[in-house]
Amino acid sequence: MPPASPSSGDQVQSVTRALDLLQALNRQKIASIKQLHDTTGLPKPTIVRLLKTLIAKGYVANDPRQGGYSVTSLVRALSCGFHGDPLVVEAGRAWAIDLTRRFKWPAAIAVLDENAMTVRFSTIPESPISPFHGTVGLRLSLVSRSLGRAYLAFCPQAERNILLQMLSASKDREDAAARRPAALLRALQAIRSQGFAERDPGVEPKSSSTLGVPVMDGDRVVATLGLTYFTSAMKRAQAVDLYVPHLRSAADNISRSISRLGS
Amino acid sequence: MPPASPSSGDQVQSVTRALDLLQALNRQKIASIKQLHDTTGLPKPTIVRLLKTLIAKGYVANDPRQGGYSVTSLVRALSCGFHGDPLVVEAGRAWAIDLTRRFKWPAAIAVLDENAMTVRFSTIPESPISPFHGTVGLRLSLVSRSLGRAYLAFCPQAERNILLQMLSASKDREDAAARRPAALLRALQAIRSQGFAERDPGVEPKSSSTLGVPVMDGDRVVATLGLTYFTSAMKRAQAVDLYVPHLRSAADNISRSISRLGS
DNA sequence: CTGCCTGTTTCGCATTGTGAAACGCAGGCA
DNA sequence: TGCCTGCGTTTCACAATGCGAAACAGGCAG
Repeated sequence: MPPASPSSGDQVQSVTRALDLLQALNRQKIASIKQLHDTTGLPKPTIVRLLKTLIAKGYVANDPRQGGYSVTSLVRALSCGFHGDPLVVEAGRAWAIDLTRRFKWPAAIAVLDENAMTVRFSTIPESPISPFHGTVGLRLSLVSRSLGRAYLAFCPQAERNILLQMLSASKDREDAAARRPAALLRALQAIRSQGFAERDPGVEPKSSSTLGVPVMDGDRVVATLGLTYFTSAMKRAQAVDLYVPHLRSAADNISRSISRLGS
Repeated sequence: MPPASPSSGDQVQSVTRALDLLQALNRQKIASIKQLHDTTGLPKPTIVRLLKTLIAKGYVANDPRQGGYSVTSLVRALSCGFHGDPLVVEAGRAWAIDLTRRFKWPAAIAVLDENAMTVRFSTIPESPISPFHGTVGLRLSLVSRSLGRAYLAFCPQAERNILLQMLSASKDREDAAARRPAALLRALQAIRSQGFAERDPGVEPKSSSTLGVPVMDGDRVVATLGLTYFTSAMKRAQAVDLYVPHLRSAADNISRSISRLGS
């Protein structure tokens, strides 16, 4: 009787394992029992039992023509109870517009969607052609883009671990940095201490740069807010000094307007 | 020592319960322990233990300012391993175009997303103004629209139950029919036996109508394919006789092109 | 202060989940 | 053809694991 693993207060073992299985299934899009056994380390009979449960609930299917098991679309349905989202976007819209009015740069608000940040609203100043990929719906890498890194830096550790694990299996070139966790974690630590994110130095083009800050609901990141500026128009240090405080206060305002106990 | 509930082969109790909890949390966007106790019937200490586990894994948060617990955005990440989706849409695109070429009516392919069918591709014949809400991204009610009903009718029962449970909590007027399960289930049974779906008779406007068929991957629905016609241009019976066979064969072709063990 | 209601902790019990081992089956190889 | 290897499945005896009644704690209202 080991005194339980160091940090396992009183959780339910089988549930933890079932969730691990789901995660594993999610990374490998389709997996056999053997593969699951190898990646999770769980004994095969246990895996079978857990899978049976997940299948009975409809979250996993014994995918066609005996290829193996995989996550079903029903798992998607599980996320529709996550709210805050509409509220955040609504409030974010107003403050993004405000930032753009004041500084004449594009601003955007993005939320986590599956394994990337999705832009839910973005502004483009009347000015020239936009350096900002301003399309709503655009998916930004969690590891390389400012809006993604701000999220990763400020989300709870358990979540970060899971996301990184998923991303390291991704083929997306932009997410490749997730495979060098040490460097990435150091970068995230820096972001955390300075309070805002910039894109991964490796990403092109460098003619523009985005500053990203987290939008918190209580102690939880629910979105990230960003402001993009031309690097030719302004030096980095100057931009940071000038814009970051305003970004922070905008993010705070958004937080305030979505807090449930208003007043 | 009850001989276990009638149909529980060998599943893991705690996992089942944990998933029930997630579902409950998903319906009520935010819930206290008491509420969860009332809706799920689980004893409070059990709920606490399960919640602790879910929280440790990051799927649930003790939402801010002590309002209660709720599902986090991380649950969204869990669905990104569900594939088939890109393949289906790709293949669906080709066959939707084909249908439109032949019959000069709009066609569409949709997949489940959270609690509605989302149109992933749709065609609009050059002809007049389209009766079809052809926007990609449009979300169609699972209970009232043809593309939704086709999905509900052919998905596994466990999944149907969960979806209906979620929908009956929805405020969307179109989903209200989910609150009369008896009538709805009868309608779904009919859809199942005839092999295609039509919209809920109550939905306006009636100037056009869509025929929807399921796209299967093995024994699992992965999408639905629809063809919309003007009711003024063609009688229902005639349209059914003429179009349904072609819809079916298009759906079969899509199925074939996504089956993993090609030849 | 008192009563009520909700969340948390405790703790002995047996139900529940566990996993080594044995089995069955299919496909590969000689 | 028969042997073998590798994967999925089933079995079963054991005890660890999860269970939940009951007791406890804290907040809020009257």
